[in-house]
Amino acid sequence: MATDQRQADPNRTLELLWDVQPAPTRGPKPALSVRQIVDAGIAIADAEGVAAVSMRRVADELGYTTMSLYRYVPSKTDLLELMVEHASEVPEAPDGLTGWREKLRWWATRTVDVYRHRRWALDVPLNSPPMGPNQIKRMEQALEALDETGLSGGEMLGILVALSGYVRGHAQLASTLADVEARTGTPQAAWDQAYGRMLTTFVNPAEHPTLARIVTQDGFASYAEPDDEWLGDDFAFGLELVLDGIERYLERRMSPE
Amino acid sequence: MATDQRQADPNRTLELLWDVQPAPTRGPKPALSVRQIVDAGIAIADAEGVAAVSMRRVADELGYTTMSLYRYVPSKTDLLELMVEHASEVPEAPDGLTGWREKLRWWATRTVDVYRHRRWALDVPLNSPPMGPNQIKRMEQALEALDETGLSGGEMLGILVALSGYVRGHAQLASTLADVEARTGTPQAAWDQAYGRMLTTFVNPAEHPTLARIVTQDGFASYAEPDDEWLGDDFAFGLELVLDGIERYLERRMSPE
DNA sequence: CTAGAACTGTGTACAACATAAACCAAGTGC
DNA sequence: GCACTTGGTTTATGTTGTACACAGTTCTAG
Repeated sequence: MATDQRQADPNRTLELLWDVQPAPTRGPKPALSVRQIVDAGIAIADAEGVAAVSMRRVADELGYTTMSLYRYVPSKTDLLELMVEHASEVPEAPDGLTGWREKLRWWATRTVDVYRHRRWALDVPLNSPPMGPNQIKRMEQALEALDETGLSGGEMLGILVALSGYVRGHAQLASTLADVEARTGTPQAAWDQAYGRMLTTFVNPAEHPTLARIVTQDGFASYAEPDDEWLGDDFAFGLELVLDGIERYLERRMSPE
Repeated sequence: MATDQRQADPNRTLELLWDVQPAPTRGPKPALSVRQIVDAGIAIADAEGVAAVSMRRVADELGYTTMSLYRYVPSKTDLLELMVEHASEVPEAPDGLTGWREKLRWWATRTVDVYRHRRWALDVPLNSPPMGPNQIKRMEQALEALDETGLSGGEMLGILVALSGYVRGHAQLASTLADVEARTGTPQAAWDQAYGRMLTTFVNPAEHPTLARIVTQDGFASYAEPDDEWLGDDFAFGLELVLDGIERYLERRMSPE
């Protein structure tokens, strides 16, 4: 990647994310647009992962030279950020949801759905705080869900960070387990076999009593061979844990001292 | 990075992680060792982040040629995985801990401590399931903490994944917020200013009522300018939420129908 | 004891990468 | 129409991971 990026310009990045370009009047008409470039990048990432997205590749896809992209986007880092922003469109919350818990469940599930459909989004290195319209809208939705609880802004943000953390972290772990083959170029079967051999070879009851017991009881099977649901049930399981935790916090907080 | 890695060899990676080399008898004595190489890589990452770790750089640090490293390590991907494994040493659990909750709290805090001291570990792309001795030992510790609850192996694993997800996700968000400057090369102040301007410009009460209210109430301050504690309090807050969730799950699970 | 096999470190080479700089043509405002 | 701004291209630079061939070293089989 050569030098990557010497310096970032937050203001320029924000302009791009929120699509408020100064709209130049002078020079020749632009043949491309930021949107086209971002969409091309997304298409490549959807098909072949984010590693396949290079400036050259995007430009080729559009039929222009590599350097032409730099007239629209300051750096590859910004392009990736724009891709994530555009890829994670936020659906409007349906009307039927009642109560913070139902709303947050919906929110978390929608959020993890983005990662499910655009797994590459998790591979884009996170360099700056969430700044794009969709990211902000997503925050707003979660906060709206919590609004009815009467908590302070700080408390609501704390809960949001905790929940986001869970969602992102779980998605990342799940994605890693599910996509070993795509990530390493080595067949899933080879990984499974190696992993199994590792477990039986190194996980002896002396040093790892609990793990060893679980392994022999075969409770590990569903993790060693993740199903097509991308650990969907597992995500829901953990989500309810977190929601339960929030509920208990509310009970304690609201109950008379 | 040219081609990065065409194919990974899980078995070779496992051999390296668990340090079970076939120990060759024939050729010249090796002047280097895997351990030295990994340590050199860790030193660089500690000082300048994982982006500064290149094969050339590591070799230079050791006084050898780039290609000599490939006699010890099959690829840079493996080197990074070894670095993470070695960097995340697992302390023995202290004796004083009583009850699963206290143990899990200790566990989660120790785990996030690793990320706190080696922030680069979060930047290493996660390509394979946890396989190294330290990763496994960490799993074992968490499972041991849960052992007393009498849950099934599957349930314990579900809880482990949820908790790990929270820990990793939160650490990643916190690290992003705390290290913008190091990551982008742009001063923290410039980011704060840009972010603040974004909030006031685009977050209008019409579209983002809740967020707008919180921003004007200044509940955002602590997030816009993360303190030295690396959102420590915030991590603890979310952790208790998750632990509460687990507790409630246990109560429900164990109570007579 | 000697021939070859196994192994180490090095040098060279290559393809891919992000991006800087100079350039010309296209369009606008004065 | 002239200066200035802008868009797309060309060319060039420095870095990256790693394939490959080679020369020297150490052990082992005969």
